[in-house]
Amino acid sequence: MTPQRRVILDLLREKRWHPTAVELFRAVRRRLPRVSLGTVYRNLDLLSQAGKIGRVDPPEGPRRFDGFMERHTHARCVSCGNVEDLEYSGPGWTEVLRVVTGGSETTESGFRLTGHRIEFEGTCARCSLEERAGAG
Amino acid sequence: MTPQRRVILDLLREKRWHPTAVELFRAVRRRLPRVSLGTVYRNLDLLSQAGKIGRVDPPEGPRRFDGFMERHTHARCVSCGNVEDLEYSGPGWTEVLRVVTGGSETTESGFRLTGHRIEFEGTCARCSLEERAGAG
DNA sequence: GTTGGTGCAAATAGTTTGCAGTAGC
DNA sequence: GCTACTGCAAACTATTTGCACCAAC
Repeated sequence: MTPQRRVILDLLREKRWHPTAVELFRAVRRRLPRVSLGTVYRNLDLLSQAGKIGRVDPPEGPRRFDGFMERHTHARCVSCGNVEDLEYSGPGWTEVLRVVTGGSETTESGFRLTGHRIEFEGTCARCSLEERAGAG
Repeated sequence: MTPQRRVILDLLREKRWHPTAVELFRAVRRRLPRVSLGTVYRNLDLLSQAGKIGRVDPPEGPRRFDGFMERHTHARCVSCGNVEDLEYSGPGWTEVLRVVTGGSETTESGFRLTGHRIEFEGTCARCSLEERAGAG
């Protein structure tokens, strides 16, 4: 646990915020003026791999596009990144949450909820096969 | 509707796939060899603004980090990009879907579901205020 | 002849990586 | 003297943008 890593972790835990790497970099630099952005990225990576911090919404890779507009859901393969459609189009999560929050669309903090984004993760058929082939 | 835009739309609708801009660019180039990547991006943007195509998982901006590891959910402000925590930690969507798929963890196509990612969208208190101030 | 669209290339944003130097055991 | 880590800068990936040209009305 180097001083740099310590400061990063402390800052992330001091309050509930969700800084970007660059925002965090600026905050760290106030305490350790010679820190570099690369170090911040490296430590964020190490810390999240160690399960000490979380990342908001980590779908990686480029954006993907979809020619079909009927309501459906996506499943992204964590191995190859490809996206498949899922048939499910039941009640949306926003509706579920609205029930949970007593029918309100606004949270205590004044955040007005208008939608949600959901994506499933897993391993596609092809990658499942390859995994099995590779393992044994 | 230029030839380029036509080909992009056709390709996206020919089958259920979810190409990246670059994958699509390669496919378009097979039909229109002189097309440029910039044109593909511009048309993808126009088509999705027109509601003719969809985008998979479009949270924009840089990745954000989180120092708190208790189970919770995030709400992202579509105006300023900031992320807030939501108290909700009810049944996960994976569990819901598992019920929907009859308890199975694998879809018909052989996709093995292992998790999900969910994020709420809306407007935070500060941006709601500013909107109202700007409008009135 | 103006409008919107294009190809090309350069710019931008976010992130990762190569490298030489360093702090702590 | 290893080892893990650092600062710095360059590289890389995905996307956007400036610009001169072009096609259609």
